[in-house]
Amino acid sequence: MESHTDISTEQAILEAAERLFLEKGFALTSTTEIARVAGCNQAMVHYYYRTKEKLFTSVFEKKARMMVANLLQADRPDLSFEEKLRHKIEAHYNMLKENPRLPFLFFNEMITNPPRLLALREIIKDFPLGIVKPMEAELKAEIARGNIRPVSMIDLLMTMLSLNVFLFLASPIFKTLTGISDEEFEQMVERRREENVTIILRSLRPY
Amino acid sequence: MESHTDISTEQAILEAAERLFLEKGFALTSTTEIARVAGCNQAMVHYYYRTKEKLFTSVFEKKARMMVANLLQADRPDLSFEEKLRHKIEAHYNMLKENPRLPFLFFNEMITNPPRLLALREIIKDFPLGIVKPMEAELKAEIARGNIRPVSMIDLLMTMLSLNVFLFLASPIFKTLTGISDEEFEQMVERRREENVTIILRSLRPY
DNA sequence: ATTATCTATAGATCTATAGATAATGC
DNA sequence: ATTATCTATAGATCTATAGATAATGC
Repeated sequence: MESHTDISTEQAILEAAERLFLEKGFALTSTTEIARVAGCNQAMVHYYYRTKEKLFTSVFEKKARMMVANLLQADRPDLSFEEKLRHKIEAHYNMLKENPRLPFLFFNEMITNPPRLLALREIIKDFPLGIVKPMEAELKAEIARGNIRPVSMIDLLMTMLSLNVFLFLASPIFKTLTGISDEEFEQMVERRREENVTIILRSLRPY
Repeated sequence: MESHTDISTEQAILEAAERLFLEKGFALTSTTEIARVAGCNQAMVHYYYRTKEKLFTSVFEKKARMMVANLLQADRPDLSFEEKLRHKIEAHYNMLKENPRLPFLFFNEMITNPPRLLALREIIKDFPLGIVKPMEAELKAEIARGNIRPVSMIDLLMTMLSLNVFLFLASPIFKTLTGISDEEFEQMVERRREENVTIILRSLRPY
């Protein structure tokens, strides 16, 4: 086969795997099914990626890096703390909107397969110093100035993650249980970006 | 075998199943493992519950009913809207604290097995009329009075669920990635109850 | 020669059941 | 007699690999 097609098959397998893993998680996706979606033989999946585990890892780590990169985005130094925070929340939310199944993949796999948590730990190792520490310093300064009520960085982060991530995690359940239409849900997704910013900024106001 | 032991085996299987399903979800729990934990033969699991699916359903629906009952708890009519809301948030949070793996079970299974969503739909069918409608009326009245900024019931509910549920869903990931100790996490769980109430009540203040 | 692809299958699950044996309640 | 328990196994996966065959690049 010409090398064009070679790359294509390898790529097709990766893309099929990404789609299926995001859809159903690791355990419920078989290499047979990945092959079927990729339009090749099941043996080819193992030829290119050796094991299902390795294939999963290449999908997973790519996504993890993308996610961390999003959170690590440098913010404009000319903005106020409040505006920086708004930008972080919105950037995070937008990333989730583009990758709505990502939270499911993370939660499903990391809860059912603890060893994979350790792999992720390696990827996000520069996260605390890259974003948490600098922001924590700014947060403390704002609190000292009386612009913000006393709150820990970890609580602020947890609040942001809760509000932003939960909607996307819950969306299949939410849609089915409420019987909401796709358009209505889309409107809700659009609305919640600003709602989450509002909630967080209001929660920080001094007493 | 005397009937005392009979009940005991049937019960032991149910308890083992509950523990394992909560821990690892449906797909990763085998009837062989359930039998091992219950201290009986694998055939016994099928003798009492016929299929793994039926066994799962009895665990799942019990939990679902418990959860719905918690949310439907009547609130004291003598309290103000704000106080009622505080009570709802805290009661929901306390239920999650007592059943920290419950969100995982729900999300994992409902996302990977959509048909099960329909079973849940039946269980929560009186939920909209039982809690959402009455509370929505009160919410609208408060907004009309100018005590609360304009916000929809669905958004308020989503905010509460996000803040309360996410912490427990994320706890295994959070613990591993931050390296936080069990005691520290326990403190965080204790702290977030009030934090969530504060965030929600502040988010409702009029402009 | 090397790389890509296919067929076929070994070996490891796992669920569900058939059929034998043991215990219990009448 | 009936109910509970066990052993053994059929049948259905599914992953990974061995070995044959076809295509490609030199």
